[in-house]
Amino acid sequence: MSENNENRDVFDAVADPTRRRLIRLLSEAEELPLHELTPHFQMGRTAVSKHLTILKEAGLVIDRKVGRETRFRLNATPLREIQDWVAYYTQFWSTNILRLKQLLKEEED
Amino acid sequence: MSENNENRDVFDAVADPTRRRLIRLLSEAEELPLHELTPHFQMGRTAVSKHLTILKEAGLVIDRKVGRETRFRLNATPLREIQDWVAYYTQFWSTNILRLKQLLKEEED
DNA sequence: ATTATAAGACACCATTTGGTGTCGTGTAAA
DNA sequence: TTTACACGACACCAAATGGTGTCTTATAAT
Repeated sequence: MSENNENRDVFDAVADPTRRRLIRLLSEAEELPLHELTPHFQMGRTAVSKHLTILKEAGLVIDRKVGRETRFRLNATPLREIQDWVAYYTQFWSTNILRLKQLLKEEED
Repeated sequence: MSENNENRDVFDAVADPTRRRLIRLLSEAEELPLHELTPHFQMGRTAVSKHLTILKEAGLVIDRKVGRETRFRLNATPLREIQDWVAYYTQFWSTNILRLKQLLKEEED
């Protein structure tokens, strides 16, 4: 028991704008407790907590208990999967095609 | 009327694994009609069509009618938003921190 | 002219999602 | 030692999601 449900898809975790804002907030501070994150949003504490749980399941957030509060910290490394994924498609961007055309042109000279 | 619903969040469009597979398939071919995409999946034609509609709403796919078939083509440019977003967080990756430490060490010498 | 194919448009359904409120418990403060 | 706070754990709910099947129309093939 006491297993971490780390089976959440990173793409899925990041799809929600609230969760992206949470990631941003956590990137700007070392560590933040739930009650300091909550007032940044219009929703209640429970909802924010749920979003943090999803981020935890994706490995994007680590939490530790300090006294009566739970402090959350960003772990950005799983985002590498997204970067790797998107990197493949940069070859299909028009700007890159333009850059490629330039390279080919330079090669002609 | 006849407006394109291009108001779909790219992160949301890309969150679904089926849609990511569609993007991949379309990246490997110039242009594909629905009935050639469908057999790659276990679901029915209607479901695949719906996923393509969502990709269209996100601007990731362009379709044109040729005879009785609708051919789909990838437009990767909206993925730039994702790359820009993820690029910001690369600074928080441990590997990058290691690289930074190396740079600082080199500066000491 | 008839038949088969491609796909849009619906109606429909189960499950997931994203929010709410409340209760109970551990910890800190008065 | 009493009171206030932080938060997890539920139970609950409306709306969105991801699939299905059927009907219709336009086009292609026989």
